[in-house]
Amino acid sequence: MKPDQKLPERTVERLSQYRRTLLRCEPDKTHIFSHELAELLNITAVQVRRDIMLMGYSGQLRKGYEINQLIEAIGKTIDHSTGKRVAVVGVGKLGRAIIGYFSGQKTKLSIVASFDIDAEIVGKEVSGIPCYHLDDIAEIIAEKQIELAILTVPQKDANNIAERLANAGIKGILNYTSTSLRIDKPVFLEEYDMVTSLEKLAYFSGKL
Amino acid sequence: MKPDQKLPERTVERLSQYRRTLLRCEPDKTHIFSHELAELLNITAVQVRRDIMLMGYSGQLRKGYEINQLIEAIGKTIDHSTGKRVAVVGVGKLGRAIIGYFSGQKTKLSIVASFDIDAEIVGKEVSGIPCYHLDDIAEIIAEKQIELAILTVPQKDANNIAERLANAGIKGILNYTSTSLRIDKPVFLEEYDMVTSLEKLAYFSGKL
DNA sequence: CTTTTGTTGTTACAAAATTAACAAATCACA
DNA sequence: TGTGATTTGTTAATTTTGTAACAACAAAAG
Repeated sequence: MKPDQKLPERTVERLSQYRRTLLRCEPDKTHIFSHELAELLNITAVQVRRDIMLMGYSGQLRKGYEINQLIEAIGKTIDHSTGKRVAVVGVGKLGRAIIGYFSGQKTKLSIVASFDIDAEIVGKEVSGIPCYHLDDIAEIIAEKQIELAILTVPQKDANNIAERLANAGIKGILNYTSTSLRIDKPVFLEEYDMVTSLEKLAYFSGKL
Repeated sequence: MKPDQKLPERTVERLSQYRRTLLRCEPDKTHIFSHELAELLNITAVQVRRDIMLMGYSGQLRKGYEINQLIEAIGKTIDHSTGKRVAVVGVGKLGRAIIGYFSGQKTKLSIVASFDIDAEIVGKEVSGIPCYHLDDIAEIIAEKQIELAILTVPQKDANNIAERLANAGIKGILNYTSTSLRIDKPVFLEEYDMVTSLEKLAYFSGKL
């Protein structure tokens, strides 16, 4: 494990996928070859081996990778040792769907709070996660030591709220609103827009 | 416009974002500079100019790009002339959220049908979109000339249903389940997994 | 009219990501 | 023991993506 050295973005993404795929393997299967894992993910065996190499882990020649060890190695590489806490900001349809989706996932990341301004929701729980008022956001984030946020608020409020998150000490924001955030503080941003994905799909499916 | 020549993936993604951003500009603003658009999207002016160049469109020296023309040029480049029809397959929480989200978006792509097996939903409408039984999928896709699908079914059914979609003539699938699809037919696949995004966020926000 | 400033379009360069190539090692088996 | 078949780990080559540099030109200023 090469410690405090940044892995390429794509490699980190794939490592996460490898782990998820490995966790789903039959329990009596103990080893896996690079080409098997590759096939499950529609990529090449070389890429699998290279990613695993970058992480500093080694398999066994002609036996492949020991699945449980590999899962553990990925965890040591991409997870923070203590796990990280996440907030969902904006409990509309999408926010709720995300909270529900995560509750079924096995990961070191845990959603521990949600925020909204709708009196109908504030004070209640959504899929077991408490919902607080947006006004208390700084306080709750500090108290619960939340480091990451998933942003699913209406587009017009997005940047404003993102800045409040940054000021409250949030280190990374996964932005599902369709505006690009601009924040002066050093926050890692990951933006995703469904419309863009679908338009891309339309373009390339036409060229295929 | 260089016609049947494929643009780079990233360029297509950004063109989609440019358009969305342009559509949101003040109506009295007629022109925009590359550096303005760049700033709105957190990227560089060079990249904006280069993307627009690849598309074959030209702005005016010292005046920037005429906003409406640019929007139109992007449409000519990335949209299919007639627009394309989309189905949402799997009307759980996420499927519903997506249908709702799209109904507010201005795009050439329109969601015209959804599919599920739950008798509670089949036959009804979700945000104005009719929901059909999965068994009728081939028929409805042909009838409504649907080309794209958004897949939000339970993970275990994903690949199975994806193959049915491919057989029914679907040309592109946007896959929100956490399995990689493997299909032998020539279908353009775009996969997205929230857990991966969040794990990536956790990793890089820690290194920042 | 001339100079300065600002902006585009494009080519050349750099960085990131993927793919290919292959040596080294292990196992199976004659 | 030796040969062939596999599979890993790593370096090298290629492709894709992003950045920088700069000529060309329009507008503004003097």
